[in-house]
Amino acid sequence: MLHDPAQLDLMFQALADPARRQMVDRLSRGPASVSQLAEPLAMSLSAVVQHLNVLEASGLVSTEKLGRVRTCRIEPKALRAAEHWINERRLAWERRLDRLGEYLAETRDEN
Amino acid sequence: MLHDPAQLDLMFQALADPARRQMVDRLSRGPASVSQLAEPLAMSLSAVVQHLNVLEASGLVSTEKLGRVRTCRIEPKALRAAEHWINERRLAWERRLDRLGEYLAETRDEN
DNA sequence: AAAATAGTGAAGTAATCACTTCAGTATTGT
DNA sequence: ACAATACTGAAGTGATTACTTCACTATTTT
Repeated sequence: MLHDPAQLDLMFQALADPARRQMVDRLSRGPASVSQLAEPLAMSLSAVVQHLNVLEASGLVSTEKLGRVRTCRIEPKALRAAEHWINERRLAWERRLDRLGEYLAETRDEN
Repeated sequence: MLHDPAQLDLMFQALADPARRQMVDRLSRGPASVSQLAEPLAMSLSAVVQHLNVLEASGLVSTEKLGRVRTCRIEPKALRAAEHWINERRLAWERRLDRLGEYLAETRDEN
């Protein structure tokens, strides 16, 4: 469910915005309320809530409301899925380079 | 130069589009010309060139023109920078959880 | 030399984005 | 009960995005 392309799409889209990455960064140091997330950002609370909704829809962040405060936390599984996508492509490339290197070494021996 | 926030911004922005991720995926299997990149995509060549320019500006892809064909390849260093950003945040979170676990284990012993 | 191939560049367009403001609803502290 | 806090939601706006088409330039191939 985490590797389905639609979810991946939402995740990368969510990470594309600097304000949202800053929020993820903040949350990586521990849970925070909406106002705490908003505090270092130069924008209205409303804007922050909108960003938060994008993050939550992407699965990167989950929230829980107790009384009047909504506590947000990072969802490491989702983070790992994005990481994994990039990693796989990079590895594919590097494996290819390795094979090419071997091939070149072999054909050099044949001279 | 790869970790500067502006470059990171361009990279995540570039990865946010499904067509561009498909192009990166294709390139992870080996270099390709613009037309080869375009082939599986349901859009005009012009659109593909525009996506390619975004990828190149982000540093994720580099290109080289020989004669009339432009050959594109993945830039694993850039890919790694994006990977790294995500990884750091996830690790920060997981380290935090570990410390919390230790703390809980300790205070349990004190009962 | 002519035709086919490979890509480029500019202009236009519809949709989406990242905000804003403002008005509203719970919840909590005094 | 009243005020302050912590959000929430809707509507609007200007900028950016992801395309399109069309006209064009180089480079090969025949």
